[in-house]
Amino acid sequence: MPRKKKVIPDLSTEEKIKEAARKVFLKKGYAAARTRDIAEEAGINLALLNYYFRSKEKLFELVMVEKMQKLLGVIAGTINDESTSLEEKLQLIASHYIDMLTANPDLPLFVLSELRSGSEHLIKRFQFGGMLLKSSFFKQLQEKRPDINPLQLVLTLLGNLLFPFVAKPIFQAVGNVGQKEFDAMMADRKILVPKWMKAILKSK
Amino acid sequence: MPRKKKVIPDLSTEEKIKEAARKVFLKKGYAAARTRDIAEEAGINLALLNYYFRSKEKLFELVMVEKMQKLLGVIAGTINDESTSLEEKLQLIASHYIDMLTANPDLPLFVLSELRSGSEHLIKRFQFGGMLLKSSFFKQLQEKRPDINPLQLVLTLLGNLLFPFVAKPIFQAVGNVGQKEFDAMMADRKILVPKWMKAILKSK
DNA sequence: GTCTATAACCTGATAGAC
DNA sequence: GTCTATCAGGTTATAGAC
Repeated sequence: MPRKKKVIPDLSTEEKIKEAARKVFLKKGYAAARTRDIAEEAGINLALLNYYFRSKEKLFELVMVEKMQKLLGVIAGTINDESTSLEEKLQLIASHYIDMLTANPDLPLFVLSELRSGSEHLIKRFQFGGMLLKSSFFKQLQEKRPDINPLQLVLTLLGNLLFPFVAKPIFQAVGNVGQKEFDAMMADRKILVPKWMKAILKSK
Repeated sequence: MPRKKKVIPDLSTEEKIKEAARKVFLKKGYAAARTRDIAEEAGINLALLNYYFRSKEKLFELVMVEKMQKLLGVIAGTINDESTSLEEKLQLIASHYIDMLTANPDLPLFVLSELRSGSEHLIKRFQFGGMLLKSSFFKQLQEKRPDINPLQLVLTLLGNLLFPFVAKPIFQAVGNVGQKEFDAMMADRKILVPKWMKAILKSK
């Protein structure tokens, strides 16, 4: 039985370029990123990038769609589980988001700022247009607090989870918070955010 | 007594360019904005832009600093007022932020995404490095809930207020929310957010 | 101050050798 | 598949006339 040729396998050229594109696009955004940066980061030549992917834009859309799925997938996988209670869902969403964002801290700002200008058409690929509104999560929110617009609660929940990462640079400066302290605070939020959401749901 | 020459006075050329720069930079961001766009928007020639402002970057920094002040000024003006209670501060911050952001919906995403890449040095100009931490607001939070890191509460408060505007495009798509409905929801949040913050502060 | 014309540079993409 | 060399087009910035 032949084992893998390399324990740490070299990535294919195509994958090396994609990986470099992820890094450069996420750091600089589409407009500021140069294909030359990506080629250099991948350790290959500029011409090769256009050989594998037709253009800068094609390569970008690949990365963008992937990152949108990553960002929206966290919630999509949880809100329709009929077997979990509202409180369990809150805990799961918080925990999954914080874990994913701690590993990918600049993901939300990337997706949101690219959606602002130029990539609006990509929103349409994600047919959440009802997927959230008809979810089990939504129904449970409405049942618990029929007096509150569930979208307001969703905004608050996601704001609590995503905003610290969106505002990370300014928050670290203003609050005098180092990297380690930031990560510790985010870990605490896995408990804090669901607890606070429950407090909101109980408030008269 | 001579009255003003024009009831609606023409802006000076310099101010016309600045106004155009605000519009174009906020919509597209620094990298994607072209000086030609700004000149055209201002109704003047490209050369004139460089005559008044030395370069694209100088013009950008002018706009960027102005917008950072606008974004941070809302909270700065409130948190050190010794004459208001914690609950009053929460109401004031919420109300002022929602009003300002409803009038300038793409301000926070602009500032935050430009700070991510390339404008980090501008953070230093704002010596909030203690301004928040030593504020009356902070002390009141600590007094009320000594068991909670006040920074966590600030993150939650600002996330509640700013995040809806940061995520506006995707939220409107996913939630099937039109412009009018969005504005109405934000108006509601002037009441909801302080109420929910109070619920959090009371939770055991 | 304001314009036209152009310089100087940069960027995405391709041609063509290997 | 991968490289070097280069093209074509766009961008910021400036020179110089008015």
